[in-house]
Amino acid sequence: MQTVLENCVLTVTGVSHFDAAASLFCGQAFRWELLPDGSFSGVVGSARRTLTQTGDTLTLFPVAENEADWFLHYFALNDDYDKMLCVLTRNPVLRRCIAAAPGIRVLHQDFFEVLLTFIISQNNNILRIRGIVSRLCEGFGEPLPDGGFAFPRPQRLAGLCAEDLAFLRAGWRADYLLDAARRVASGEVSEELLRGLSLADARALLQTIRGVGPKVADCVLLFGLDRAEAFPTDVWMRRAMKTLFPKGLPGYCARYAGVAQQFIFDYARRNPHLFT
DNA sequence: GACCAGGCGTCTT
DNA sequence: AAGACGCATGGT
Repeated sequence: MQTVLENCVLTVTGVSHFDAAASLFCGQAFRWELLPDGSFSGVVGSARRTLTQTGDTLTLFPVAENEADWFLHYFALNDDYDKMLCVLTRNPVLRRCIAAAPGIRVLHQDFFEVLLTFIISQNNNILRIRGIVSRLCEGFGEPLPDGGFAFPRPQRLAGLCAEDLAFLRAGWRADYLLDAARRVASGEVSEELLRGLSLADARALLQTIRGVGPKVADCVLLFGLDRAEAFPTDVWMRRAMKTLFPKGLPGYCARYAGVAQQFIFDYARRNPHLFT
């Protein structure tokens, strides 16, 4: 893999095990969209970026001088999927799941954004999640030069009340969003704190936030804190696990449990008839 | 209308 | 510890 940053265009060649559409739309991120020309547009950090994938080459624009490494990390391009997939495909069932949903990488997104978007995701569907997230950003995010909006900062949301969030049409989740914002704004819960804790302790701390249970906590750990060993379950996952792995995941998969989960989940979503 | 959507808090046993 | 239920909203 080779990377070049020139004229604010980051070009990465020799990329493998990465399918942009699969990774951006499989339900881990909610702010990317497909453009008519086949490229992808999404707000990451403080700017709207355009991602293009052609063959084994990715281009991303705009990228500042000091952002190149950061984006390799965001798209999980530094993670060794050769090795990870080698381990995971030792299991024949998991191998089938990976073959059915190739190219998914678990992105490394912003902690607070993941926390809020997955609170919104509870008992909800992806289309509506995207709508609520979009309104949240338009309502409280910093406007960007290109017309987009940054994801709101916790401090911006912490002082609001439920009525202020009514336009989101997020239902009962509005109260949960406010509690999450306040707890992060106050420093009671922080990325630094969570990174220093064991998986179990980090889970417990996250679950002290109202509206954060086992599922949301593990999603935050996996998608927002690089904890690949977190294993976020949900209705589809429980169904899929029961059918595919009645005795649980093989032990050697535990290290990449969260990554395995993405493949199993996508497999289950693509083959619903197998799990009804 | 009924039922569901990548749950969680609360109230029962 | 485990199960039932409601929660707000929008789509089939």
